[in-house]
Amino acid sequence: MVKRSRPALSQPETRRARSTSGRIRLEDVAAHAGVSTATVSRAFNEPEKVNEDVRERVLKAAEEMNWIPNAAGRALASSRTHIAGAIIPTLDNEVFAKQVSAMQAVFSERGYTLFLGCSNYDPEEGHRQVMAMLARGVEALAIVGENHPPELFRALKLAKIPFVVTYSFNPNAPYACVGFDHNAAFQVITRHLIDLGHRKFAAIFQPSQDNDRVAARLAGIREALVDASIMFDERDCLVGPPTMEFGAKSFADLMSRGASKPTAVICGNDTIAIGAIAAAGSLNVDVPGTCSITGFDDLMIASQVSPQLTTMRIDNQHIGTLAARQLLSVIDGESLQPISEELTTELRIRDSTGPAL
Amino acid sequence: MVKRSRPALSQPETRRARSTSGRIRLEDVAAHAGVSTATVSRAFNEPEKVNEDVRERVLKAAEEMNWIPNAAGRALASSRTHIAGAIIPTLDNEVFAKQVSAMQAVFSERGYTLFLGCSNYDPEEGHRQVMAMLARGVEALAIVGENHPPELFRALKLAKIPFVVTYSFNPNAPYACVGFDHNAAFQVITRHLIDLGHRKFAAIFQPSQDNDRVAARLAGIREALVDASIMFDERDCLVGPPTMEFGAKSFADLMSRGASKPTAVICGNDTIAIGAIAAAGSLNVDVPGTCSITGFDDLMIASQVSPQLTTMRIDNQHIGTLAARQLLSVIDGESLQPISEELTTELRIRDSTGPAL
DNA sequence: TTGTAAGCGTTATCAC
DNA sequence: GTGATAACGCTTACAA
Repeated sequence: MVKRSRPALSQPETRRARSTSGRIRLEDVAAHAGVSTATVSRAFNEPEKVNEDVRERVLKAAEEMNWIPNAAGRALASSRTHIAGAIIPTLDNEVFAKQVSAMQAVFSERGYTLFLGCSNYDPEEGHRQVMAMLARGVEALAIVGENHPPELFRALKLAKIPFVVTYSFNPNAPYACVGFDHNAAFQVITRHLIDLGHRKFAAIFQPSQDNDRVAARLAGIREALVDASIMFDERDCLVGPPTMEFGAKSFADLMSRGASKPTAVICGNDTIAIGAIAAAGSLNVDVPGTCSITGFDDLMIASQVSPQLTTMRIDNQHIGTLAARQLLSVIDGESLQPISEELTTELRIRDSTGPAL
Repeated sequence: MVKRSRPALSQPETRRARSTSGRIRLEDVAAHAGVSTATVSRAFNEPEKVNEDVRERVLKAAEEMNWIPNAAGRALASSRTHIAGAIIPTLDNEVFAKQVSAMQAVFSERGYTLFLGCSNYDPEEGHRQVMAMLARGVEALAIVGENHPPELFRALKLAKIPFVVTYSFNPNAPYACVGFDHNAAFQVITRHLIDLGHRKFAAIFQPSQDNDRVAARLAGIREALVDASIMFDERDCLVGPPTMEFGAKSFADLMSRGASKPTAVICGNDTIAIGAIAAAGSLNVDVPGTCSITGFDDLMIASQVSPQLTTMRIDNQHIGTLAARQLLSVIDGESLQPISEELTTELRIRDSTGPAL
C-alpha cells in the first residue's frame, strides 16, 4: 500500500514548505510567481480577470514547475468534476464500441473525461458500476438499455444528475432515451420476409433474459407473424450465445428438420447470422434459394460475407453523439433535462434474402 | 454553468447544518448514527477497527440516508484515487477494444475504475489525454505503442506513476512493454509465403506515420525478403486507410499490373485483407491459386470469409490482462516497477495462402 | 475502541 | 486587479 505518513499536526505558522506530498501544488506555483493562490487559480480559470503580465508570469511559473492541477482538489472546491460516465454491456462488439467512442469524442471536445463501465450483461454489475461512478462524481451518465434494477434508477434520481438510456427507445419511460424501437425494427425484417412469400420461419437468438432489447426484438417477430397468421412456436426459436459458432450450429440444426424446416431464418444479430451463412456454405444449402437469412446491426463485415447479408442498419455512432450532446446541454444549463430522441433504422436488403420457393 | 453560491464565510461555531450542498456527507451520516466522522470513515475503510454494534449502526445510517462517499474528498485526504488510465488509438477495432475490456475487468475486480482515452492515432491528442489523466490522479497508466512525444514520457516519469506500453514490445525501451514483436511477426508471415515458393510480393498497408507498430511490420517484411534476395520496392507497397474498401481497391490495382503482378499480397491487418479477398471474389481471381493473401490480427471474421484467411493470432485480451496485473502489482506495492512481458504470436495458416504457381 | 481536529489542493467570497 | 482565507468532504495522527 502506498500510504504516506502525515506530517506533524503543528505546522509552522509560515507558508507551508513545498513538496509535502512530492507533487507540485498550486500554492507552490503561486510562491514561485510571487502571487497569491487566488491569482494562479484565476490565471487558469478566468484569464480575462488577471493582468496580462501577471498571467504570463503565472503560466511561466506553472510551466517551469511542471505543475499539473489536482482534479480532486478542484472538484472539492468547485463541486464540478468534469467527468461523465457511460455504462455498456460489453466492448467486445462493434455496436457499443462505436457508441462509446462517439461519446468520448464529444465529451472530450468539451473538456469532459469519460468513465467507462462494462456490465457484461449483468444488471447487478451495472448497478455497482453506476454507484462507483456516482461516488466519483460523474456529472452525467449514459447507460445502455432499460433492463436495470430499480435501485439503479432510484440512485440516479437521488444524485440529481442528468442521464439517458441509450440504444433502447421507450416513449413511455420516465427518463430520456436515445435509441430506436427494437420491436418495430424486427417487424420490418419479418414483414420483408413475409412479403417475399415466406411462411415457415425460425429464429436464432441471444438470450432475452436481462435484455429488454432482445425481448423486444422477439416480440416484434411474433407480432408481425401473428398479423400474417403465420405459426411460430417455441421450437422455432433457438436461443444461445451471440456467437458465430452458435449461429452455425443452430442453422445446421434447423436444416436437419426435414419437411418442417424453415425457409427464412431471422437472426438476433449479424454475428449469429454470419455463423448461419457460414454453415449454409459448408452444408451446401443455397442462400437465399433454399433459405433466407437476416441479421441485425449491419456490422462492417455484413456486406463482405457471401452472400451479402440482409440486415438492419443502426447508426450507433450517432446514438453516442446524440446522447453525449443531450447530457452536455443539461450540464451546461442549456436545457433542463435530456430529451428523448428516436433514431430510424434502415433495412439493408442484400443477397441473403430472396423469394420463398 | 452549475455554480452553487457559497455560504457566508462566517459560519456558526456549531456543527454545520446538513445539506449545504444538497448531497449527503459523511458528517451527516455520523450525526445520524451518533458517532464521530472518524468512526464512520473507519466503519467503511477499516471495519475491523470498530465495534460490531457501532459499525452496524453506521452502515444502517448510511444506507438510510443513501450516502455515497465523495471520491474527491477521499482522494484529497488519502492521496489515493483508485483510478487507472488506458490510452488507445481507437475503439473502432476489435484489437484494442479487447485489450481495454480485459483491463477493465481486472481493475474493476480490484476496486479500481478505468479512465479511457482514445487518441485517434494522433500523438498530440494522446499527450493531452495523458495530461488530463495525470490531473485526475490516475495511479497507473497503460498506453498503446511507443510512438508518443517525449514530453508524454517525461510527464509520466515526473508523475512517478507506474505505466506500461502495450501492444508493442521493445526490449530496449526504458519502460515496461507488454506486447509482441511486430517485425518478427511479419517476418514469419513473409517466410511462410517464401516457403510456399512465392517470389513476387506486394503489400497493402495502413500508414506507418505516427505508428511504430506498422513501421516495424513493414520492416519485417523487407528484412525477410532481403534475406531471401527477393526484390521489393516502393511500388509494391500500397499505403492507405485500414479499411476493406482500400484493401479491395488496392488488390484490384495490383491484379491489373499484368505480367508484373504479385503472387502473394501481405496485408497490414485483417480488415484490409478481407477487403482484398472480397475484391478477388468479384474479379474472379483465384485465391490462393492465382494469388495468396495474408492478414494480421485474427479477427473473429478471419475464419468466416471465403477462403478463410491466413493470418497471425494475437491474444489482445491477454495483453490487457497482463498489463493491468503488472500495474496493480506496483500500485499494491508487490513490485517496484512493471516488468516487460513478450507475448508470442501464432501463424494461423488457413485457405488464403497456397503454393506459388 | 472512539473522538478531535488538522490537513489534502483547489476555488470563490469578500475586502482592499 | 489582487490577496487573504474559509470551505469543499474526507482520512488519519494523536489524544482520550
